[in-house]
Amino acid sequence: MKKYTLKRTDPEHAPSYLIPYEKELNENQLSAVTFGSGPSLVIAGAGSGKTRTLVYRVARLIESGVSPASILLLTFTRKAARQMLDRAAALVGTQTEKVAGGTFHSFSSSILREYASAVGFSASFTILDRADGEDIINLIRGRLGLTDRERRFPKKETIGEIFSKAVNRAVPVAGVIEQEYPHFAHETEKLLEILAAYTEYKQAHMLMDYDDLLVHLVRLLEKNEGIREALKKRYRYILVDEYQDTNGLQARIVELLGGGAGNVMAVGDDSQSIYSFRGAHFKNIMDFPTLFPGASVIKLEENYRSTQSILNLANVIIDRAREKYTKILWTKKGTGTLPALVPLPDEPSQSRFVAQRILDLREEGVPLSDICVLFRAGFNSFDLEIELKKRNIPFVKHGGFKFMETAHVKDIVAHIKVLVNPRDAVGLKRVLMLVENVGPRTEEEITGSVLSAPRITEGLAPFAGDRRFGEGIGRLSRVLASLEGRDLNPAETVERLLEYYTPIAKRRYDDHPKRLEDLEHLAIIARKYRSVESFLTDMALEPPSDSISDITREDPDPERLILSTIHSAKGLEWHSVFIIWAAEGYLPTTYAAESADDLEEELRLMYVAATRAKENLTITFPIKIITHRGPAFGRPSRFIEDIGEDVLETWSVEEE
DNA sequence: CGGGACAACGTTTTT
DNA sequence: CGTTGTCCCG
Repeated sequence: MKKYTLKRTDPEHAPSYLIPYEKELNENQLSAVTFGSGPSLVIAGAGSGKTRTLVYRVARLIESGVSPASILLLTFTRKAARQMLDRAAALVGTQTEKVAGGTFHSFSSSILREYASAVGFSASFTILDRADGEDIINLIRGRLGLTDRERRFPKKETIGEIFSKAVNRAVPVAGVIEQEYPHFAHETEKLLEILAAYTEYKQAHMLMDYDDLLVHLVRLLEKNEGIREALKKRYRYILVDEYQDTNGLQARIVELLGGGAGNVMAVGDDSQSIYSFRGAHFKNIMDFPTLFPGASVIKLEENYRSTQSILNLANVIIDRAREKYTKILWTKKGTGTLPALVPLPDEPSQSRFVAQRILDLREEGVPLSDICVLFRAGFNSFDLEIELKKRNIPFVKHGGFKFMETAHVKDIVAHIKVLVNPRDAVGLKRVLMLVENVGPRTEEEITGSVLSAPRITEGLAPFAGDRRFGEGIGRLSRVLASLEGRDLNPAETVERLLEYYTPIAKRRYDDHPKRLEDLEHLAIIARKYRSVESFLTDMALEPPSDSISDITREDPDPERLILSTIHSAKGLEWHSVFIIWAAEGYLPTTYAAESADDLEEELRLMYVAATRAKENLTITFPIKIITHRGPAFGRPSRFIEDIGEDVLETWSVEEE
């Protein structure tokens, strides 16, 4: 092994620079970009050039002689990291490829695979998505005999939620139940029993859910000083984007890696904290200077995105927050047109209005791809989607429905999971239950046999010839044998499994042609990966966001309207933005009605939505709403009610 | 024991 | 509306 020493260069005293930083950045941005060593917090208002600042900082560090591999850029999605590094590459070249970047979860996953044995795992552990975890919880609940209907016991979804909240907020499960689920307080004992069994189950089968990735990384760093020190040396510059949406565990990871003399820069905006359901709290960002004593605070308040009219409305909205850390957005851009509030008779007319306005905007020269429709929840756009199809307006939708969660995709992926991690009992169960004449009982029997055998096919062997299952188990055994224990090529693996799966899909699904077509696309996606392990990790941590056919389409129409949940629109911007369903019960959602904190978060959601617009902002809501209980009168969202006409102009629309 | 048929339920946001 | 759970037949 070759040894060599890295030369450290102090960025403050670095040599001459090729990039004209002073020209490209304002004063505060420049001080963030050229910030020397130690901890720093950048409070960046919406549209204040936060991404630009991070991009230039990465470039500056590299230009100063910092080794790209010693920079860690933690972002909210991996796509965000990729885009920032691409932009940095345009400044300093391809060395940015060596920068470590990604989400906390993807970073944790790679470190944990590197040091798996130190946390009692094998490097090929499987990552469970939400539904997988719930399946295990259900299984355990059944085993503990907690299925009888007489006692009102929480659903598996609720149980999973309780556990996850406890982990992400670093509070005991009993506390979460007491606080938020008092009606289940009498079941606390049983829930703790399930939690213990769930934890044990995951360990025994080499499984980690999303939360475990963070928990195990924290544990690894806390308990192994050697590893912690090695990683601290490896990542000398840590940049954390969207810090307002990190939770206690993530903050702990940053603290462990960058505490002391570390160079940590956290960037975020407390007004845009919208992920409390994931354990994030906007106060985390305010606590940063406490966690990192001596941290310098840099504020970015000049907005480069929106017209002053849009910022005026945004400022009025956020001014209604009970708790806020005042930040008034301003811009040198002109006044622009007033944001509009448009009440419409009902949902179909809301859809027609939005579609019509979009066509008008396109006539005026705004490309479809620079227009976005935002909403609180995925289903809010269903009616609009029908209208858009009717009018042949092409669109993509972000957020809401995930095709990784569709049964057929999960079926194929389960087979691969089993090949990679033969102890993955969740995957195995899914695989076996697909075989004809195998039900819960038989599945358990076969799983027992497989888990105690050295190889899957050996475990299956006793059942392969069993006439009870016809050819089923035999076919499964053969396809697994042809793939087992080999260095698998992801695309080839998917294709071979697809061959095996086709008759199963035909038997189980009436709409199999569509589903099989989806799976062909999955094979195409798989081609991009060198190993099945990285394919699986990506499918779990960064599942493709569009529908499969959108991603792999030969000629993806770049001229497409964007539909998005507000959550998925974080950090993005468009020329014209529509916020639909701005009605009481929708934004804010009824679920938030109970808690003042939750209502505040809904308010911030409205703020995030409004600040996505550069030139045009149109807010709509239907007056007559059909709920499952019958028709009701929609009231405008309290967040945009009683705002002066000089800030938010009400339109009345007449339909011909 | 498996699986089809039928009923009931409840509907946010995401790594 | 589409999923999840229950019942009952083969």
